[in-house]
Amino acid sequence: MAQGSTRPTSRDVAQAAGVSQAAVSLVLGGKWRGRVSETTAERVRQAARELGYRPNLAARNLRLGHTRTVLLVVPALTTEFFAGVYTGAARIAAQNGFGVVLYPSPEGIGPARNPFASAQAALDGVIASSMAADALTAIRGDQLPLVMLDSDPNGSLGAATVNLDITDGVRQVAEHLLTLGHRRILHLAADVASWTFEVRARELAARIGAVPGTSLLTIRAPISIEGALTAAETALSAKGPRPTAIICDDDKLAAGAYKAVRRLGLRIPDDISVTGLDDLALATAIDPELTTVRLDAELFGERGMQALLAVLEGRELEGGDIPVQLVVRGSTAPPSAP
Amino acid sequence: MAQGSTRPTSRDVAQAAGVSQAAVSLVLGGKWRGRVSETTAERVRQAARELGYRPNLAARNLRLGHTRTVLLVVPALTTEFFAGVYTGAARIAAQNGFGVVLYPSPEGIGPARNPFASAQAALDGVIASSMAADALTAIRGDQLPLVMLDSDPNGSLGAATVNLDITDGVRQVAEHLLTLGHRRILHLAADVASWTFEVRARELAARIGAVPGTSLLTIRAPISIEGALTAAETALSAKGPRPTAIICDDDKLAAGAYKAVRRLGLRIPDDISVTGLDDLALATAIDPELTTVRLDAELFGERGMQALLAVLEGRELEGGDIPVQLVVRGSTAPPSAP
DNA sequence: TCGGTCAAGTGTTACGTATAACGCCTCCCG
DNA sequence: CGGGAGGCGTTATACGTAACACTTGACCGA
Repeated sequence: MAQGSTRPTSRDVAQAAGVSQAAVSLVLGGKWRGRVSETTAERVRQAARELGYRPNLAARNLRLGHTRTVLLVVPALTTEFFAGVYTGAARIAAQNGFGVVLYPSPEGIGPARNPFASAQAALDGVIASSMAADALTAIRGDQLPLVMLDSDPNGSLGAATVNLDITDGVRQVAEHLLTLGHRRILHLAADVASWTFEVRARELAARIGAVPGTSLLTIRAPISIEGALTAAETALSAKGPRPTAIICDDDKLAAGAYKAVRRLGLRIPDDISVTGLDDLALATAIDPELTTVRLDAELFGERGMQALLAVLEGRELEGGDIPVQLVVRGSTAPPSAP
Repeated sequence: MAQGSTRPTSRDVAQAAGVSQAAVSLVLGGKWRGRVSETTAERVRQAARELGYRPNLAARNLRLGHTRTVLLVVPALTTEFFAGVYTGAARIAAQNGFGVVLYPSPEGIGPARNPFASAQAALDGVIASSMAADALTAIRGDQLPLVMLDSDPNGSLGAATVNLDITDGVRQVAEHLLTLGHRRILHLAADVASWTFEVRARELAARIGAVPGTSLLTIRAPISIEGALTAAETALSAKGPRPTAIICDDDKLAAGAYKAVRRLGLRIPDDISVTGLDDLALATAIDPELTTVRLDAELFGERGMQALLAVLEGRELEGGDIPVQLVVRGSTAPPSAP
């Protein structure tokens, strides 16, 4: 905790102030009304300040039986999306006297089997995003209060869930493209087994399939610019009528699609329309700016933390899905005449 | 810690295995060689498994006097750079049985005055990046072992520092552009008071200024695509001879510069060359791909954590600056004839 | 036979905090 | 003038763990 020379304890403060350790705890804990006089209280605070006293969290946690610390499990930090989720969660946490410890789940960090292996902190609860089922049961086995982000409400082993309304976002994208007149559509899907991506595919099939005369081709790519580039290039080079629009599972894939389109000597949106999903900074950095679905990552994190607080306090409060909004920019236009 | 029904303690395990609590601690702590027989040890492990025992970290921390948890203070998570730093630090930490708690320093998270206010975890040390001096003294006041990232080695109040060799990166950029023949250069600088940005400006002035017949104009912009766009657009629209190259303090600013150049009807690199610094995913997403300086964020985080471990163990080990590498892509070319 | 060594444990304590339970003094009211 | 009621504290205890000091019995060499 401290180094060499030990840190002052509440007992040291007590001695300096000429009171008992209990009085120090009372005063510094803010529960001294009617128990300790104001003058004594001030003397204690003064002594604490002079000694540079900071309470030993480990001791407090042990005594209290909780830590006011929660774990946030995210798949990766390679886009700013989960950084936003963290920020939102941490903000609400801080407002309620909680801290948030981050655990990026995939390979790269030690024995990734179980988040708790490398999260040293003692925890009061867990917010987990996009977990595989086995990792999920591992967490559940720990009996900690759990909130799942963007997960199947029915398949989450009874954990509380907080979801973005991805279904509605995908619906907006589909309607937008259909209204523009697109009929041959390529779905550039994330090659990740996760509920949130399954939802995209399902809704897309439903919406596009409902319109007579449409075709929907789905290809999968790892979530990276390079991966999307090669996948999209192959799909677009195939013989047969070329799709007039590409719907991407997220903005990063869309950036890859941009490069594929450009490499084939085509132009966006004149020859092909492209859409994304996330609305990262990337979406406005590329040219033309990307038509995409804005997800409010921070709000997502806030709602996740609020849900966990509700669980911790025994409340059963539950809001609906978080609304998302299509943002139309320059990457979509009516298809050129055939 | 746990919820309602209390979690099993080492004493429960002891009772189930028919041994003393001390024996459980010995066995599970891995220090039972020659103290407990193998058969008994196995019985203890079995009991622990059946009860689902996990040690109470708060109690352990209290007993041991340390937490094997460190705090990583970063300015923001809006780019993947500091995500990389975190990942690297967390990897080395995990390998040494440590955990890392993240604290994004600026506004947005509760009472941001002091990192410890919202980082609930009890800490063994701190790795801090780009701190203002006042926050730094606040941390130092806590007497915790401290490592500074990308900070003035002389101004860090005696804390250990780990730095990227930004000076060399900027030198490479300058040499590259000068060799291509550029003489009128615009420096799009980050509007942030931080040592790492001061270094950029200083080195640039030295390198460009050393060549006769060159001009260097510096303008400042907040680190965002929008901010860079307006700043660059203003600078490029000014009367007088237009710069033939823009050196940006980081990739995000470069993305803004791209938009400004394009908005003025100019082309990259034909009319104007642009360089960045960071080599984010963004650098290859934009068109043309950005000539920039690759910073190895994960290595940076690893070295930071290694330095902190050294401090914690009393070693005084210290490597040199971390090398960086210019990556030449399509955004730079010789200036067109005047 | 006997002191000594070693394996295989057990009993006890301390870490620093928060709080329940208790004590004392003074003041006020019947 | 007696006693109940605050006001102002203190004493004692427990949280779960790790580690130190100690005990017990078995074995062994001289």
